[in-house]
Amino acid sequence: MKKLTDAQQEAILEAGIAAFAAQGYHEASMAAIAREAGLSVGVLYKYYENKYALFDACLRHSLAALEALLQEVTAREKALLHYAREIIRGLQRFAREHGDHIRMYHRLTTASGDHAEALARGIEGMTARLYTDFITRGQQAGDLRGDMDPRFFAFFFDNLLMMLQFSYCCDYYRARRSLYLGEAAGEDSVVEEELLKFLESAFTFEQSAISHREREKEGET
Amino acid sequence: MKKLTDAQQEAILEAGIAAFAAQGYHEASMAAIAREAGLSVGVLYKYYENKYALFDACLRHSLAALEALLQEVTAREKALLHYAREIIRGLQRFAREHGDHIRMYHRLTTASGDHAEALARGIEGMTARLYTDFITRGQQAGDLRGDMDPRFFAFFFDNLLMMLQFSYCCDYYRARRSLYLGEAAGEDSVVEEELLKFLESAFTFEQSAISHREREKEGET
Amino acid sequence: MKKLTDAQQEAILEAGIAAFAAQGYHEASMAAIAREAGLSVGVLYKYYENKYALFDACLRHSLAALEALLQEVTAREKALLHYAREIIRGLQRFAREHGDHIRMYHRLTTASGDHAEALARGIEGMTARLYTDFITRGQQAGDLRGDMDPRFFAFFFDNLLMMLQFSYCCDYYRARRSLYLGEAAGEDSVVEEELLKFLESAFTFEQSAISHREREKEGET
Amino acid sequence: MKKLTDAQQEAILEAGIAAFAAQGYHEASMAAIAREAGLSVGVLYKYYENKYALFDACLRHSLAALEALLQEVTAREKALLHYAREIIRGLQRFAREHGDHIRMYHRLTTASGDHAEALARGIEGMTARLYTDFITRGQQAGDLRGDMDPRFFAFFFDNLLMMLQFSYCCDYYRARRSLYLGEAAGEDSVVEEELLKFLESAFTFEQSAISHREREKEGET
DNA sequence: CATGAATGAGTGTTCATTCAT
DNA sequence: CATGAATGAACACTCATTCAT
Repeated sequence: MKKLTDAQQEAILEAGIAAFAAQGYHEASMAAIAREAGLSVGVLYKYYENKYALFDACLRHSLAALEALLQEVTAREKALLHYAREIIRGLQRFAREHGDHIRMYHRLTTASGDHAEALARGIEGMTARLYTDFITRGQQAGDLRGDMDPRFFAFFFDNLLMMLQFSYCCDYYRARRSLYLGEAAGEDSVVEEELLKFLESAFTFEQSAISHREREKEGET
Repeated sequence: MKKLTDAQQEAILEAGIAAFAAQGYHEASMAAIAREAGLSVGVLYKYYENKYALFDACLRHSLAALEALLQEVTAREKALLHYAREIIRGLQRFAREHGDHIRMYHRLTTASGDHAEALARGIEGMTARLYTDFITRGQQAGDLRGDMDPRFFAFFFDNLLMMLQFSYCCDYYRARRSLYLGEAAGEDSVVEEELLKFLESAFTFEQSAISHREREKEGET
Repeated sequence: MKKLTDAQQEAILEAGIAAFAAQGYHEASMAAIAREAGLSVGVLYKYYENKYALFDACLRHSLAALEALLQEVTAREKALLHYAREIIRGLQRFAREHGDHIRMYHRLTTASGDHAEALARGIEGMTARLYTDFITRGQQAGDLRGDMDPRFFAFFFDNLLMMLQFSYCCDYYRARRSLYLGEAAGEDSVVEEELLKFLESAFTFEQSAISHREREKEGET
Repeated sequence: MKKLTDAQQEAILEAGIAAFAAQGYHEASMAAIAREAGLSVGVLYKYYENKYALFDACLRHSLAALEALLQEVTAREKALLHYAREIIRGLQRFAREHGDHIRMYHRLTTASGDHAEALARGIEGMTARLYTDFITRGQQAGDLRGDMDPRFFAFFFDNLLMMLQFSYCCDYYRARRSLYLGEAAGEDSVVEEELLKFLESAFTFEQSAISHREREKEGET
């Protein structure tokens, strides 16, 4: 018997991603993953030391595609709205095509300890830098309001995007979204439009005298 | 052997919440929960028919406190910024005091199927109505921009608040937050300030002529 | 609170007999017996050291009635057929009225070791002596064939009677009886008649002139 | 770790039969069965879905041998006494060699509900037909008395044989037998002889005019 | 003295991991 | 080198027994 073909290796990873996404780490069964991949359990242990090593490999496998998408958009777009729109669309497409991957990322957010930090760094380090830099440049160019901390706004931006993706792929978030949006929840373009509206004004707000004064009063509370 | 005191019953629920939060439903062990609560396994089954019934009770127990908090703020505050500020502060405090509860909610977001829908409805139905109504009233009073769908903005608002809470309690989100915010991540008041800045402009933006035109061009793409 | 009344003590024993009969020793639950008797578990342990002691008491309680019945018939009847008929009728009635008791005896037959021997001695010692003596007397009087060992015939006699009782009370034996007898299984008097026929003269009865003629008539039916 | 050999599979079944026979279904432990068979618990669940499936397999396994024995004798012997003698001997041998099987059958007789009926049908359906047909043929050939219902006599015949087997294998019945038979209990050939005597012509072998007359009087009671 | 809640050992069952083929 | 059967630790859950009230 020969070495596993690339297709078979891919099959293991996709079967793993699907299983980890659907059942979670503990409840996913090595036997089921092997069966789904059309292989035996033994071979999983030939390629991966244990269940966790397979999980890790599934994650890395998945991240590659996502990084490519984001890097590409970042390199291409310069204006915030165009950028945001492209990111939103890209993630919407990714979520539709690779729901299992998003669901697996979501499972990862339940990690804890040092492990969680390593995962976060691996998965979000890139986007954190990407978004923060993008916003900083926008501020320097005078396109974005200057009174905001770019790191915070990058954070809020990513928060909204993560929730968006989850709301496409994870049953809980999907239900939550329907709860908020009703039948409007189904239309990608409407979501895109409203989110852009929300982001645009958040990012480019010109403080009016009135709200400024109000805010100062607030601070005293 | 006397009947369980209220404190012991509370201990079971808190031990359960801690366990479900830390290990997730399946990996949490009834024996460990009993041990943590300083009781025997048997007593868990006297009070709860099975593991799921205990889980359910933990969730309901937790939701009560959270609902009280949100209802109270909603009844008290009328102006968006005051409201948002109080909600943020309330959730920050809740998260600091009841991290396990937030972590448990977070675990729940991995539910799937009909179960997920029921959970979402139970947990978020209230906030969805609360926030949407609040925003609608703000629009009618002319305090908030009228060109937004209140449901979407309530959704984005809650998205930001959920992520905020997770970023206080869940290791992964905490790490992710540090990644974005650096040392600024630690200061509750800074987070509050920046988030309010983000929200205020998002909610009350007066479209500039330029960005308006740009948006129309975007729409054609 | 006062001592248990006689009625309550009886209730415990009858509840125990019903439970042990229906579920067997291990599967019968002390809690269920207590509930059935309208008492608490604790009181069971006040009166009986442990589950087995209760079981033992149930058995002794039950045996008393059965012994009375058999002793009475033995004292009353002298002729084998009259005797057998009365025993059969008595046991049929006992089985109808105290099914639980018969079922409990039946459970006892699964005992093993020294325990089994003690039980058998306690339950069947009396009948063994009764039947053997009766048959011996019958032989001495010349009413019964002399070429048989009275002990064996008493044994076979009791075997048939035990099976008869089980076939009234135990589901398995009841089903088995229907399997053999079809709708005829239901009629007590038919069973009585056929069993007496069998006992009086088994398979190869030496036909008297009369019975021979009877047989020919039978054959035509 | 190779596949279980036939010997190991047999070992599981025999260990199961021994355990179910000795402790009963509920009290028998899967772990103990596995240990007795020299295997792990897991393998039991590879071969049998659950405890009941193993029990069922044990029963079927056991029934096969018994059926073979009875069918063979039935095909071979034509005269009742030869037939009965061979059946008795066959069952004596079977009981000596496979005591656990007999003990397991005996446990089955404690089943209740629909389950009991299914079991009885499965275990005794064959013998019921075998014996009834045999007796019917004997009657038609004029070898057996015609005034008896073949179903009843088959039933009584089987009752005696069941009790015989139990008296070889089940402690309770063994003790009971000693109680009746004393030291004569040990001799298979004596038992065989006496049982045949009983069967061939029971209590009142030579029907006296008196007993005949008595019976007629009895009928009036 | 009766109560019934608490205890915790023991059971059936699952599944990651190993290893003979 | 792939296979998949065997392993056995771990878990949810039950119930005889105890003991504070």
